Amino acid sequence: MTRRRLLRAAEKLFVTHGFDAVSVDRIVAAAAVTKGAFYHHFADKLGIFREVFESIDREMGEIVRARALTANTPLGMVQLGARTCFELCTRPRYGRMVYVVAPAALGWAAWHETDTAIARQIVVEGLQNAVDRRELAPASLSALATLLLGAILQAAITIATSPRPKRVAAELAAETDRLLLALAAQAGYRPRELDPES
Amino acid sequence: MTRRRLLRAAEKLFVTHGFDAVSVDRIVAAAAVTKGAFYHHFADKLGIFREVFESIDREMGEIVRARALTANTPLGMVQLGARTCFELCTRPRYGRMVYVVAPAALGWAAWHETDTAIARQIVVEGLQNAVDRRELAPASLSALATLLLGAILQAAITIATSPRPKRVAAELAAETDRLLLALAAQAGYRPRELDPES
DNA sequence: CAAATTACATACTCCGGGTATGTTTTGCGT
DNA sequence: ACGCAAAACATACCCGGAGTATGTAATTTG
Repeated sequence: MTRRRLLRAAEKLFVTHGFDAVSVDRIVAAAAVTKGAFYHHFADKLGIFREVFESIDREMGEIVRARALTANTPLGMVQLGARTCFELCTRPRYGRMVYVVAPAALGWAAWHETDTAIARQIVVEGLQNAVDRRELAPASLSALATLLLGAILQAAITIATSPRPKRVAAELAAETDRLLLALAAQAGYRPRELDPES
Repeated sequence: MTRRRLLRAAEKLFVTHGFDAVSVDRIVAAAAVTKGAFYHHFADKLGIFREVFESIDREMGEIVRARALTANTPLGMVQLGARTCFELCTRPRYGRMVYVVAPAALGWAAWHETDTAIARQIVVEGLQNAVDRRELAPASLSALATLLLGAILQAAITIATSPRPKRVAAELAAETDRLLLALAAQAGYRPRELDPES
């Protein structure tokens, strides 16, 4: 129970104020428990943050993945994944937490390591399928994945920090589609839509 | 003199250890001066960091811009800019400082605000020229710039944090070229090379 | 040369993360 | 039901690092 209360309180505070600006004292005050209780359940401040973040990140990854899997073409999978990610980014709990607060708190390297495990996997999977079906012909799949992931990530951050997230999300989603279409066309694959069925 | 010594010491320490891990005491010790001298010349720890960072960032921007301007085509400008950026990123003073340490220290928003002023300007300029010459036809130039900048940025970070930066830089540069070519082809512009002259 | 401003030095305060050491509650075997 | 061990909490501290208050020495300027 106490643990839950702490996680709840910490999540709310971290999402709205970031990592550094939230002291342990503030968390325990919000949860109406003491410091002793806190350090009984968590090794340190980063410990509770990791738990909060990883939970949200996993949750987000599952939503994105589920939606991406409804696509009928490999590149449609990437498209739908990005779109879903953008939509989720309009909500601070996802966008701000995952793409703004977490990298600052954990450092880019550590953040990338856990987030990569989720996002990059989806992109690489989609790209690999696309290559197999001759919809794509990169020189290096890994390099292309990095570039695409970077584009999507930047879009996500832009959305997460925008005062008008919905509008920005729509624009960036449209341009992402065009980018994917351009890559497909380069390989000689020319659909009118990335995923006609969805 | 004292000021210079502090900046020198701070730069070396920040580049190798990051922001949080370097205390003011450590800086003044390395510079062989006292805390009083430090706070005479700089408002706070972030103050000296900003100065160090902005100097390096400006320097890097000038190098990239100078090289980009030697291109003969608009997209060649973006290509050369990215290439140069990647090359500089293999050196910690640029790659690590600008793309790893600074975002963590300043927060993404503040970092983006200053770095954007340099990098995004170059990209937008190149893209705008490309659009004017019918080499490119994005739905939203701003959105495309965001995506491209994100791709380049992610590449830069990947290079900066890689154990084999040179090799990774080459791969990513090649794939970036292909990406730009794909975008040009989408607009009906089909050069064999992005910039035949360079 | 006197005054004022600049440049530095020393000794603090304060805040926040983390720890040491208690006290209470809970599960459980007999 | 009772004893007891371990988990769950509470209190009082320590310590390191950022920033400040207040001093003294050097340098410029009228």
